[in-house]
Amino acid sequence: MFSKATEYALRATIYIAQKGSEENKLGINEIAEAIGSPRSFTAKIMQLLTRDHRVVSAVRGPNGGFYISEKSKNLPVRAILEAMGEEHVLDKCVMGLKLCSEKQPCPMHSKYKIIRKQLIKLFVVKTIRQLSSEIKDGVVFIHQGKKGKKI
Amino acid sequence: MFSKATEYALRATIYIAQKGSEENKLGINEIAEAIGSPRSFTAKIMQLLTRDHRVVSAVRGPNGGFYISEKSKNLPVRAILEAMGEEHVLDKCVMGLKLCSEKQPCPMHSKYKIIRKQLIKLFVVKTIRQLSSEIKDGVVFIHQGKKGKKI
DNA sequence: ATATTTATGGATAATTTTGTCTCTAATTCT
DNA sequence: AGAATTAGAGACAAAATTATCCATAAATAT
Repeated sequence: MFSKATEYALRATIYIAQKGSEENKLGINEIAEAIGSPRSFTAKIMQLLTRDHRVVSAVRGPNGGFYISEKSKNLPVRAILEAMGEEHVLDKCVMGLKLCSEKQPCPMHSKYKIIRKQLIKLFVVKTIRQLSSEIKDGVVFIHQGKKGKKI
Repeated sequence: MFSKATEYALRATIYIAQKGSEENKLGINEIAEAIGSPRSFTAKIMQLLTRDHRVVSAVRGPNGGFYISEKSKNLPVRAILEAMGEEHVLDKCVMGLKLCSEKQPCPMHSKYKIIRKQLIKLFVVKTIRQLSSEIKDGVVFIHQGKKGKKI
C-alpha cells in the first residue's frame, strides 16, 4: 500500500511517540534498530519528518535525538503521510485512473469508495498519540521482507 | 496501492472483457492505447495474464489477439492480482510488519482489519464479468501520471 | 510455399526507489 | 576553547520497477 519509506516513517514516528519524550530523545541508531530499517535511509526519512518541525522534532549534539512534542502527538496519522508526500495514496483510484470520479467512475469505483472513505477516516481521526498508546507488549516492529523478480 | 504493472493489468483485463470476445480478439496496440499504457510494457504484462490461459487467452497471427473466455470472465478480480503476483497486497500490514497479527497487532491493526476484510471481499466476490459490465459510457481508461522526487 | 500479421521472449535501457557513505553543522560537556 | 556527540546534507551506489527494442515463433491468408 505505502512505499517502504512511508512504512518506515509510520513505524519510526509511532515508536518515537511511545518510547521517547523531549527529556528522553531517541537516537537514529536506536530508532532504526527498533523498527528494523536501514540506518542511513531512516536518517533521510527523519529529515522529511522533522522539516518545519511538522511531525517530529530533532536536536543535535550530546543527548540530542528525535522526539515528538505533546502538541504533535495530537496530529492525525495522516500528517505522517503528508510529510512523506504520500497522502494521495488514500484518494487514489484502484485502477490508477486519473479521472476516476462520480461522473466518470472506474468499474470498481462504486464499491471501493466506501472502503476508501473508511481508510481516509482512519488516518484522519486516529492521532499519533492514540496509536502510540496502542502498541501491545511483545510486538516486534521489525520487518524483514524480500521480493523476487516478477517480469 | 498497486504497482503500475498491476494497474495496467486490471485495466487491460477489464477492457478486453468488455470490448473483445473469442470472435473479436483485441490486438496489443488497441489495448495499450485504450488503457493509456506503454505498448511494449503492456505486452509483457499480457504474458503474465496469459500464461496457462489463467485469465486472458492469446492467439497469434492475422486476426489474432487477446480475449477472455466466458469461463474466465467468471473469475474474481483477485485472479488478476494473482497472475501479477500482487495478491499479498490485500493482506499486508499497513505499517509493513511481517508479523502483524491478532497475537502481535501493529497499532493500526484492530481498525484496519475491518477495512482489509472489505477490500479482500471486494476482490473476491466481484468477477471480471461484473466489472466489465460496469464500465460507464464516456469513461476514459487513460491515466497520465507523473511523479516528483521525494528525497 | 510465401508473405503477412500478431504475440513471445530476451536483452537492454531509463527511471524510481531504496540504501550507503562522508563530510559538515549544531549542540553539549569539560 | 576544544573535544565529543548527534543530526543534516550531498553525492553516490544498488536494486527494483517501468519501459523499449528486436529477433523469433505461430497462425492465417493468398
